[in-house]
Amino acid sequence: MSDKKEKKVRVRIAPSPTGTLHIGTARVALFNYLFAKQCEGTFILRIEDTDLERSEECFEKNIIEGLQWLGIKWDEGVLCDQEQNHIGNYGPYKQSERTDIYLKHIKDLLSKGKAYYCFCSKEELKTKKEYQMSIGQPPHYDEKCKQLSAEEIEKNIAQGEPFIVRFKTPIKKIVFNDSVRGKVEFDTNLIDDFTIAKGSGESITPLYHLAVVVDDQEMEISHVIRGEDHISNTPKQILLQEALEFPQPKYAHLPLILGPDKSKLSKRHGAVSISEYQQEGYLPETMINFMAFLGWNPGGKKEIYSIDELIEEFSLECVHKGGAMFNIQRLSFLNAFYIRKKPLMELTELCLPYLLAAGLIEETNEGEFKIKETSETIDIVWLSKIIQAYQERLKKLSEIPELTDLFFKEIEYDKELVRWKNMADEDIRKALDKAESVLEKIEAEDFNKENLQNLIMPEAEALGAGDRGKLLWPLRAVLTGKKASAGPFEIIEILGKEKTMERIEKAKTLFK
RNA sequence: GGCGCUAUCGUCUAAUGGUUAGGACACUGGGUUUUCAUUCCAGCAAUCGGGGUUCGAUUCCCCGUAGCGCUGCCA
Repeated sequence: MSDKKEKKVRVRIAPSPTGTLHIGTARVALFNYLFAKQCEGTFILRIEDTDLERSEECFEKNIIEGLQWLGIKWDEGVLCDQEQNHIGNYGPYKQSERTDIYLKHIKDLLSKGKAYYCFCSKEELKTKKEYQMSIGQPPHYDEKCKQLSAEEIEKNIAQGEPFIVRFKTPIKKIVFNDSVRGKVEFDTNLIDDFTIAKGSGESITPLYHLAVVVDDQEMEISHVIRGEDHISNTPKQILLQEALEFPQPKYAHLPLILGPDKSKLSKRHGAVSISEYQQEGYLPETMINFMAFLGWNPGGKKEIYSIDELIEEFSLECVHKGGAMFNIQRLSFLNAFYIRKKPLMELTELCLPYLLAAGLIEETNEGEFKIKETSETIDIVWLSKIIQAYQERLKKLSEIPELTDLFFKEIEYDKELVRWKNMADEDIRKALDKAESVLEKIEAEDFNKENLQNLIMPEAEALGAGDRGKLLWPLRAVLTGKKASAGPFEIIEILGKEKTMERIEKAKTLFK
């Protein structure tokens, strides 16, 4: 860990706001964050919106909110706040607001003859490329504009010809030491004179490679930790650093998250946005724990880690080289685990929005809640009892309405649902009568789980002659209208005497 | 096509120059349970192929093979 002491660690996540926060981006952010926190370094959020065409403010917002939701906090960078658009002294942290900085370096390269204007049209380049491919050659820019005279360039620019700026790629061998992969080598004669800016007339906007290299330098980034898909971009960026006489940051390329077909996880594989998982009702701690273990493992058998424990344990040395498949079943398992561990009141609060959205309950003006169908006012303690009854069954929060709707509205069910094994109608009727008569004798205020269990169980035992299901199944079925639910005693307690009796009474009409 | 990267159960992974190659998810069977879920017990299942180095290789080296990534006036 010598390098952690030598130089202050400064790392960044640099998403482009051309889409919602992708789980892969979030994971890269997490790894950067963990690394920074562990080294007591600085974690920076920079927005790479050089592509104005595709960048949108709503995506920027989504990214920021997603990271905040996950609990990945940045020390410097872009803010959502209207008063203040960033924190830190290296700003602005949005590339679209840094054009002057890039311009200086582009001009520098141009004047030193390390870059040149190119006026080839997109169509022209495309045709040439297609031709090269068709004869089995690697596509390569023919460097046509490299020879343009100063007069020609000036004339073209004056006429408003759109142009791009190309970097004059020197032929050499680039070797860098990647913290996860070791030595990586590239021969630059396979690299085109790649583009570093585009523009027309006086306006020039930087393109990715230039912007990254300049920003990383300006922001004094010590370690570039990013996805493996950037490995082949690295030699280009090193070339640029050399041309601009910038120091080279340390590189670490993380393995990719893979879809079920082993290709890079993308939209066609299903949900990839952090916000989608948030909406589905996955907890942030689930996502953090899950993402951390995709391509990283501290060794040993412990697999449940909080973000703080991850900060303790994290090391780039333990990052894997191979890609890791996104396994929704494991995510689901972790989520169920964290839901079970969640303090009840917190979980209740988390479930509230889902109940509201499903139209089962609504908020009153006084900040209280009522059942939508009956307008009965309800309190949070009552709601928490419902949540408690389903806590261990819940895999994700969005399941809560369908699981618990029986408490908020009239239930409907098929007569056959009530039948336990091959019980005859007559026997079902007897079971319901029995349940009713037992419950009848219990005072409404004594309708609690323990009491109910103590009084009903012996009856169930007796009536079924060992098969308690003869009483318990029909009872639970008529109260819930569902094949699967929480146990009958919890249900009865939550429903209360009145509603319980009502439902049994109604059910009896089916079994005359 | 070119360049680069990678390779342990189905999946996420642990470990080691000598182990019955370990754990977790999933799956299967069973116990508890009215149902579902929880929980407990058990089971299934892996070192890509070929050469070396070595007494011994899954581990180190080379070559294949396969997969993925990149090959944009996107990032």
